[in-house]
Amino acid sequence: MQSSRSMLLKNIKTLKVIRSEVENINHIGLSVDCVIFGFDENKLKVLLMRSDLEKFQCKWSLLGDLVKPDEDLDAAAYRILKQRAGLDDVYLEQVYTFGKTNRHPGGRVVTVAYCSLINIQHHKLKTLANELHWHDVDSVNDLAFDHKRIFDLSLQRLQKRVQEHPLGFSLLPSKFSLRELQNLYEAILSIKLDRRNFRKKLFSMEILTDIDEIEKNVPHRPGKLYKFDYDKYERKKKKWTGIDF
Amino acid sequence: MQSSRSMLLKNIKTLKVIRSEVENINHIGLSVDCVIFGFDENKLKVLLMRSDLEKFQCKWSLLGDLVKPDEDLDAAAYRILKQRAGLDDVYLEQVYTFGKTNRHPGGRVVTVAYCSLINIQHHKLKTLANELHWHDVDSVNDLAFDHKRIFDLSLQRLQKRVQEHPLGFSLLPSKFSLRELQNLYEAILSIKLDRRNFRKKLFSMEILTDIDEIEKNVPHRPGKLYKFDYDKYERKKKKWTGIDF
DNA sequence: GCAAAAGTGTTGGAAATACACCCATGT
DNA sequence: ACATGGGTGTATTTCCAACACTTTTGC
Repeated sequence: MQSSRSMLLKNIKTLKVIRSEVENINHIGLSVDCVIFGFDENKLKVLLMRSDLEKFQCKWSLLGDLVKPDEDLDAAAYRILKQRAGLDDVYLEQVYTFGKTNRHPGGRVVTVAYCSLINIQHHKLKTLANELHWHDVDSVNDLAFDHKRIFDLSLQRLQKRVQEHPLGFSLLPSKFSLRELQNLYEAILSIKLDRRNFRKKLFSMEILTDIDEIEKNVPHRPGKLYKFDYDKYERKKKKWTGIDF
Repeated sequence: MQSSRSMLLKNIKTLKVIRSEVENINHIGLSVDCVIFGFDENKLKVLLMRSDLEKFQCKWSLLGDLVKPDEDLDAAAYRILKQRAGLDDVYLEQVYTFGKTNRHPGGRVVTVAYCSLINIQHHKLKTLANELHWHDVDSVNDLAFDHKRIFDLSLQRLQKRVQEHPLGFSLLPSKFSLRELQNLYEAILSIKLDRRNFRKKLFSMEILTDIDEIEKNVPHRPGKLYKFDYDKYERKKKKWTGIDF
C-alpha cells in the first residue's frame, strides 16, 4: 500500500499541468461532420456540399467544421448544421469518432461524426452555398478527406438503428401511406419486403393512427393515411433480452 | 450557379489557415478513457484506478490519458491500456465521445471512451500503480470527472453488444462449462435465464466444441468443458434484416 | 375496360417458453 | 445419505415467411 501510495504521488498532476499540456503541447484539432439523410422520390438521399478546402475543391464533402473551444460537442454539431444548411429543429445523433493522424491534410484533426434523418419536404434548405444539395446514397463515392468512410459507417449505423427504433418516420411527411413507409424501409435497407407481412407487422405494433384520410391525386386506388403515434410506441416498446447472434 | 460559385470562393480555406486555426485558436484537449470489463467469482467487474488529478485524488477513475498529437486515436487507447495496466493483446472498441465544455476541471478536454472485455485470469495486471484493481460493477458510483456517465453508457453498450455478438467468451477461460457461460450472461444482463433453454440455444448455434474434459475440484457433479469455435461462428452468423422494435 | 396499386387471411415451420425429474460427484 | 449442481425432453405458444385474389381509383 505504501509503494502504491508513493507511485500515486509520483504521477500526480495538477490542473495547471493539464492546462499547459492542452494549450502548449497537444495541438489536436477537433471537428464535427454531419451526415444528413433524407428521403425523396423513393430514394434515400444524403446532403453534401463542395469542400471548403482548396485542395478538395472538386470533391463533395460532408457538412463539417472545427469545434470552438467553448462550445459543447453536441452544440457544435447543431451549429454546423444550422450554418451550413440553415437547418434547425433536427435531431442529431453521434455516430463515431475518426482519429487517424493523417486523415486531414491540414494537420491533426480528429472528427466526430453525427447523423440525422430529415424530411426533405419539411426542411427546405435555406442556403445553397457550396453547391449544397441532396445526392442519392448509391451514387456517393470519392468524397473529400475520409468522408467516404464516415458516410459508409453512418449508413451502416442507420440501417441498424432503423430496425431497432422507429426512426424512419422522421423521414416521411407526418401523414403517410403504408406504401410510402414500406418504400422507405426498402430504400434504407436495400431489400424487398412482403407487402402483406409488412402491414401485418406494423399494425400489430399498434404505433400507427388511422387518421381517416386517403391519398389524393394518385393515378390508382388511393391508400389510407396514417400518423405515427409516439406515445403508444413509448408504452409498448420492447425490452430486449435474449441472445441472438 | 454564379452566386454559389462566388460564395464558394469567399469561404475557401487553405491548408495554412486550417493549420493556424488548429494550432493557435482551437485549443481543445483530446483524451481517451478505457472501460475494461472482466468477470470473476460470477460477477462482472470493471478496472478502475485512483485519479491522477490532485483534485480527484480520493475518487476512482477510468484508465485515461491525453492523446498525443502524432498518435492515432486507436493507438492512444492501446497505449493507455498498456501504460496504465500493463495490458496487451486486448481488443478495444470505441464507444462514444464526450464533449461537454465543462467536463474536465483542467480546461477543455474532449474524451473518447473505449471499452474492452478481458479474462481476468489470463490478463494479470502488471502494475498496481494508482491502486489499480477490479471493482464489482454494481458497486461503482461517484467516479472522477464524468466517468460515471461514461461507465454507465459503456455498460449499456456492453449489454447490447453481448446479445448480438459472441463477445462474452473473451471474459471466460478458454475452457469453460455451460454454467460459467450462463452465469456470465446472467451477470452482464442482470437477468435469470432458464438453464435448459440456455443450453438448447447454445448447442443449436453450434459454436461450442466439446473438448471431452470435465471440471475438476467442484463439490458436486462436474460439468463438461467447452471451447468457443470462432470459425463455426463466422460461417453461421446471421444476417439481420427485419423490423424489430 | 384497363392499368396500377390497395387491401386482405391462411397455413406450415421455426423458434421461444415453460416446466420436473434423475444423475454424478464430494463431503 | 445428503447436498449440490449437471444433464435431459416435451408440449405449447408465438412469431415469421410464403403466397393470390378481389377492390378501388384515374385515365
